[in-house]
Amino acid sequence: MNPTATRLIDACEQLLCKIGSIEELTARRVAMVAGTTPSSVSYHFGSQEQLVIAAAERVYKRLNAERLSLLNSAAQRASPNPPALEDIIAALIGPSVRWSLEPGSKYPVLSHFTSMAQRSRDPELYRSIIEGIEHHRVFIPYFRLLAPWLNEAEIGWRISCALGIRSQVTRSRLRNEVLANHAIDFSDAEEVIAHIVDVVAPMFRKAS
Amino acid sequence: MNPTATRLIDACEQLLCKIGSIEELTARRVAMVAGTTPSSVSYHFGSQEQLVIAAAERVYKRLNAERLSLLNSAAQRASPNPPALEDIIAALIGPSVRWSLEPGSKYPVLSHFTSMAQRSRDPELYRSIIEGIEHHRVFIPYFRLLAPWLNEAEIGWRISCALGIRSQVTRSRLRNEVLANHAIDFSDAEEVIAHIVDVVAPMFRKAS
DNA sequence: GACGGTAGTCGAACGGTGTTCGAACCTGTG
DNA sequence: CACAGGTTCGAACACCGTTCGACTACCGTC
Repeated sequence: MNPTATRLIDACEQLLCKIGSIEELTARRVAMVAGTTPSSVSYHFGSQEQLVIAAAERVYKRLNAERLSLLNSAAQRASPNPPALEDIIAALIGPSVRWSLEPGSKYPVLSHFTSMAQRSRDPELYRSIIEGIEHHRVFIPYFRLLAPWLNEAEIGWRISCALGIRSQVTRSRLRNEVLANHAIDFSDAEEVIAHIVDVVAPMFRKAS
Repeated sequence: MNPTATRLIDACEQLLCKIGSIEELTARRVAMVAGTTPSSVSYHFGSQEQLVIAAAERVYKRLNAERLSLLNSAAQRASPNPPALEDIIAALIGPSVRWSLEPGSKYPVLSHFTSMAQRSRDPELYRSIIEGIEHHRVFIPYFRLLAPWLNEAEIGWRISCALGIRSQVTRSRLRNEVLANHAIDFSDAEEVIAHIVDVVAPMFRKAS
């Protein structure tokens, strides 16, 4: 990859972590940090939006790698039995929660990215990322082992729900705190993960 | 309220429903539709952002009214017993889901609003709406009647989770469809609501 | 070794944005 | 009538993302 393009992605990632609002990310600032000019953003990526997508893609890969590593180590720990339901859920939503609270992490790249995706003029740009990068489907067989009475679609739907809860936590912390009466410490990643596991696990248990 | 201000809110609401992306909402377009000039936006509301907040506030009130009405009629139907768990959940998340799929509804105002809130420069502007307008707390006593083994914070946390799932449905339909193997018809409001009730209800049932 | 094409870089310019500001206006009150 | 206040408007400002043409550096080919 062209060194200037790489430097632009680096600068974009760095800037996305520092700023409070995506509005503060401008092509001129990114170019300045990367030591080049705003026109090179359009030249290398087509648009500023696609530069952010490229930056987010890189971060997504690391996040998914962490998810897979957690899943695999849980599987190895439990072998030859299937991994515990709680561990699978924690592998699925844990990294996002942990990253979103870790001060130096690259999570802001992802949260700014998703908020940009929502207001995009052409959602087609994001199709590949949504369908490809977030390959949550890896989790489906593990869940099926523990809940064989659910078909693949029902498992997928529950994974979607778990991710929705995860998003709610990483996105609207204030509302969560108010609703939970400030009885949950939403700055403690492990506590939050445990609470999510608490509500998600029953979705995969047999109705009594 | 000043007639020009009212016309601006009307125009803003109307425009938010028509456009595909919030980027297409400009002070000049709003002013044009309202038959005035862009500077009156700043004059009456302080900023374009606050105009959108005012428009969203009006729509939120209607949505919450519908929620309450559903809740009350469920309570009346079941009286003197407490309303069914499924009905409470449907009253909580049903209106959002239904509005988000209804063609002529005002739901786009809310979805554009939340996507704007996430990228805002100063989140303080939204504090009052998040804490006040969405008074989901009304639902807490009803849930407590059916799940007395959960304390108020645990109920609130589960309400948050239900809302997170709701958001996931109204926001990222494509991802849901892919994950659910296209086996769920996400354009059928009643089907979607039933599926949400399916996964949320177990959160309020006693662990077996 | 000279040459032509190509990729990369840059600065200027364009059309657009939200907001500010001062001048005009209109209305109701003393 | 005079004056004060709230309201409206258009011009101007600073900034935005993107486009475009000129200039440079390189690299394979005659």
